[in-house]
Amino acid sequence: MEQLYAELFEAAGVGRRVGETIAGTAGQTQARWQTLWILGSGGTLTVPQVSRRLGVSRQNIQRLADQLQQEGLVALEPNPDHKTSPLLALTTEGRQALERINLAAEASHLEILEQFPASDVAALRALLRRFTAAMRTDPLS
Amino acid sequence: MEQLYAELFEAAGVGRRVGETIAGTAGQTQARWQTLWILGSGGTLTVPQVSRRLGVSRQNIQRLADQLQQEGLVALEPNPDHKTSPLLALTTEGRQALERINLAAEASHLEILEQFPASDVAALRALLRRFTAAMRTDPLS
DNA sequence: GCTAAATCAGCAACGAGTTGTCAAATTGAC
DNA sequence: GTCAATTTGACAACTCGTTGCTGATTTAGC
Repeated sequence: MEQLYAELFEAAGVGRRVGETIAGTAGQTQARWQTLWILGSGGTLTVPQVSRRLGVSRQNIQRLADQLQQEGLVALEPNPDHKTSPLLALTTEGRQALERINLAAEASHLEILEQFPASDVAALRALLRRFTAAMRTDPLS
Repeated sequence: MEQLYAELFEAAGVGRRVGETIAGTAGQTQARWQTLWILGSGGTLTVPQVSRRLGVSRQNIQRLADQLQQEGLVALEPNPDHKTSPLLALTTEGRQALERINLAAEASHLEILEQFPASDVAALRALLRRFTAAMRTDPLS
């Protein structure tokens, strides 16, 4: 069981590094990529909305959004529903950066799928979901 | 594929929290537990040796070791092989703390195994190892 | 032995994420 | 409408982990 945890953390670590490298092809980081991704697929959202979708703290996304805005990848739009909580929207530049990252990600996925076929992906996903559910019912957690 | 990554990170996150909670039963953290565990099973080691076994940076372990020493869970022993790199050894108090954590961990493992049987653990481990290997051969990483 | 390369401790800086607090804005119950 | 509860932005402090650098120590080639 300990080995399962060790291998889980190792896989997550390697995966994080792969993501960091992919994002790096467009001069971005894993965390910025995730934010761009959410905005690209979910339209315009406020900072708290993004943080809830990503399951991280509001302040963390606030900081990332400030950086992305300074770099010109994200623009603030007035929010008709909230006077002081603007909507985040991808700029043209931001959309292009996301596009570049997505291309690199696609290449990486195809590479990995050559050695780890789609059927294994499905099996691994199913086991991960069940393991996560089992951990969640542990009263200790 | 994106979903596989999402589920992998989610599982690792939940696992980390479970470990944090287990370590918390003895007033420790996940990271401190890992260090205690290495020292408990590997005898006396230097800081760089621990960091290599855990796959983290030396400075990180240095800081943890300093804290554990201040709390009296770890003691520094002179290293016959190296004048300025002392060996870390568990104190009686440290061994007791590790024992308490291990008991809580064992209880958690049994709980989880009720819903996620040993055969699934083996299957998940095998898939994780193969997926990690596939990610590692990705030239992007 | 002696010298070059690797390893080590200590320090600083940084990254990414967390929690906590406070005042302003929004929402909802009545 | 009013007022309490929630949400939000801004700011600060903190954790845990990283990299980078420097000087001392050890190791290995010769």
